[in-house]
Parts: sequence; structure tokens; C-alpha cells
Amino acid sequence: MNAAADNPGKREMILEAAKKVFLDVGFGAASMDAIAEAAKVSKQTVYNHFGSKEELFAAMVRETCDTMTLAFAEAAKDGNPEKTLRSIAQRFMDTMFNEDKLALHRTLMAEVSRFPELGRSFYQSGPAVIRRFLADYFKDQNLRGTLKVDNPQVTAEQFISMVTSCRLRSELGVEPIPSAEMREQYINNAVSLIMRACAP
Amino acid sequence: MNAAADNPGKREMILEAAKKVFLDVGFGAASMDAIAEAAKVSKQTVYNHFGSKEELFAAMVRETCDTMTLAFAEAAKDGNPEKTLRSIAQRFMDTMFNEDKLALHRTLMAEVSRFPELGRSFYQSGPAVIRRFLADYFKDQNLRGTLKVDNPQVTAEQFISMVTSCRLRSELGVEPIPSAEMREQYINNAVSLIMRACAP
DNA sequence: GTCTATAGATCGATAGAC
DNA sequence: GTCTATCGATCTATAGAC
Repeated sequence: MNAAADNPGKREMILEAAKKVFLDVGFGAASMDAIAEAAKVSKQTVYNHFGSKEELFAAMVRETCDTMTLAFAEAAKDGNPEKTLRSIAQRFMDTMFNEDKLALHRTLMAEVSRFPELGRSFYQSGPAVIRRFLADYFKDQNLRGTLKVDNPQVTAEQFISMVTSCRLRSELGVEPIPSAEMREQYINNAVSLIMRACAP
Repeated sequence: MNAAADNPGKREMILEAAKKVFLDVGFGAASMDAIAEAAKVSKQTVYNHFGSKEELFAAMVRETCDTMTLAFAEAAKDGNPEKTLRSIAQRFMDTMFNEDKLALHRTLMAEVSRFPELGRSFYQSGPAVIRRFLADYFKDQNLRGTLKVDNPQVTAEQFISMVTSCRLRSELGVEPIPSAEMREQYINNAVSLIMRACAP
């Protein structure tokens, strides 16, 4: 971090432009010229703020990951497992299932070999958070006898996987991002299976 | 060895080289020079066989999709749902969970906006096949009364999602492709949950 | 059909004025 | 710090010899 004393707004403009261009065409096909143009600054200004194309990409990813932090704590104080699971899943889908997050996900996966640490950052900022939270919830419910869960970690991942089972099709462009109604369907189906399998 | 002869072997060499380069660095960063060099032919020869970079990429993807066709028919004649589900899941994982397929998957997702039809091709060649087969299997087992499955399509997708729940971490580089032992764990966990939830 | 050579555009990154 | 101008490398694609 060097410059930005004069015009701090330009840094955000560059980051936003970088996000737009990188997520649109991918790292390899993105050009610093296009980013500078989208940010309405000269290319040299981009290089003054971020030293290289790689650093700009990493900064863009980290910035987007920071806005991804999930808050579930208030969702789990309900007492009814079925309703609670639905509420948690809802929050997760709202956070992860939008064009921006999916585009970042796609672009990141294509560059994991070039930026190994960024893929981990993304996972830790999003999926890992809800997975830990869900595992704790299942563990707690098992102790209370509300649910029968032998392996909370595994059940948490299974639940998330079922809820997001349509992600593969959305990412491959087979179908668009599911509507609110469709998401509720996926959530209901996942909750239903878990409740049947984990009834005490 | 040429003089005036046609050389069909070069087409395959180019396709293999294209696969290697495209899946290694992505479409945008891949160069026709690098592909020609890897195929040990001149760049013009690449352009003679495939008219452009886009066409070569599409041909490479389609060729790899063709080798992905799955055969499950003989796995379902067992009579024991637990064993049969395990067997089907095993075949699916062996087909989809290797470095080549994952790399293709990653590269494709990054380019869905550029090649909308290729993402669909990939899905139809792989995941859609096993999903249909599993749905038919669940429907049949429900009719026989061996399993209780209200919506075979949904249950099929849920089962696949659970089996491949580790794919996200592998694709983001959080952890390597799971070993044979780990895959069996994922399969066992998925089968176990389905059997508990769908016991008649 | 295959090669070498190269055109023409664009890339990442830098120099120097202000 | 921000700009314009540009360098040298590399890119896709093509021309022409054989």
C-alpha cells in the first residue's frame, strides 16, 4: 500500500472496475487498459495503487471476500430445529447465490493454480463459516436430544451440499440463478430429508 | 514422411496439446503458439485443422465430454439398495473426480459467458446422465417398496450432491482430490443418510 | 497439408512532464 | 499522484514457399 493520499476515491473506483472486468472475462483475458478505462483513470494510476496485475486481482478478491462474512448467530435461538435450519439455509443462499459471488467463484476456480491462497480465503470467508456454525448447531441439538446426529461435521456438509445442489447447473449456465421460490424449494427438500434421517 | 499425404494423427496431437494448455492456464492466457509447440506442429497447421482459438477450445471440450459417457446399467441389477447406491456412486466419482475432469470443469465455468453451449454439453454428458439414472432407480425402488422416495428427481440430486460435497474444496484448492479411502467415506455417509431417511 | 516468416493489434509495465 | 506517450514482448491470424 503506497499511494492514495491525494485521491482515496480512486482506489475504490479501480477496485470496482477490476471486479467488473476480472469477473467478466477472467484473469487471463482481462487487460489493465480495460480496467483503467472502466475506472476512468489512466493505466499508470492503476499501477501506482496496485503494483501489478496479480496484486490487483488479489486485492479485488480479498475485498469481495471481506463483504461475504456471514452472521447466523441470531438465527439459531429459535428452539425449533426445522425452522432454524430453514433460517440458516436462507441466509447462506442469500449471501452466496448472487451473480457477483458466483462470478467470483468461477473466476477464482480458474486461477487456483496461479493464486493458491485466494481459493482458500474464499472458502474460509464463506462456506467454512456456515459449515462450522451448522456443525456446532447439530452437535448441540444432538446433546439436547432434539436431533440424532452421529457426526455433526459430516451432517453439516451434507445439508449445505443439498441446499446448494443447484449451484452446479447455475455455474455451468445450464439454468439461471434460482428464484426466491426455487431456493425455498431446495431448502425445504434438504430440511425434509435431514429431519427424516435425524429424527430422534 | 509426408510429401503429399494427409496426416490424421496430427489432429489428435493438436487436440491433446490444446487440452493440456487450455486446462493448465485457461482460455484467455492460453496461446496458439504454446499449443502448436506442445503438439510439435507449426501454428499454421493448428489453424488449418481448427479455424480459430475459439473453435479449437470448443472441439477440445466436446472431445473430452465424449470420453465422459457413463455406464451404470450393470450396477443396478443387485437387489440390495445400499450396495447398489454405493456402486453407482463409486462409478460416478471415478469418472468425475480426477485431475482432468476437474480442470475441464474449472476452465469451462470460467468461460460459460463466452461459450454458453459448452457448459450445457458438459452437464448433459456427465452429471445429467447419472442424475436421470438415479432418479429412475429411486422411482423403481419406491414402486417395489424397497425405498420410500416421494420425489425421485430431488432425491437423486440430493444423493449426488452429498457424494460430491468435497468437490468445492478440491476445486478451490483447499484440499487435494480425495483418495479412494476418502471417497468411500463420502459415499458411505451419503448412503447412510439416504437409507435412514428413505427406509420404507 | 505443412512449414517459415511476418503483419497488425494488444498486452503488461515504465519514463518523464506536470 | 496523475497524466500522456511509448517500449518491448507476445498475441491471433495470415501470406507465400514447397
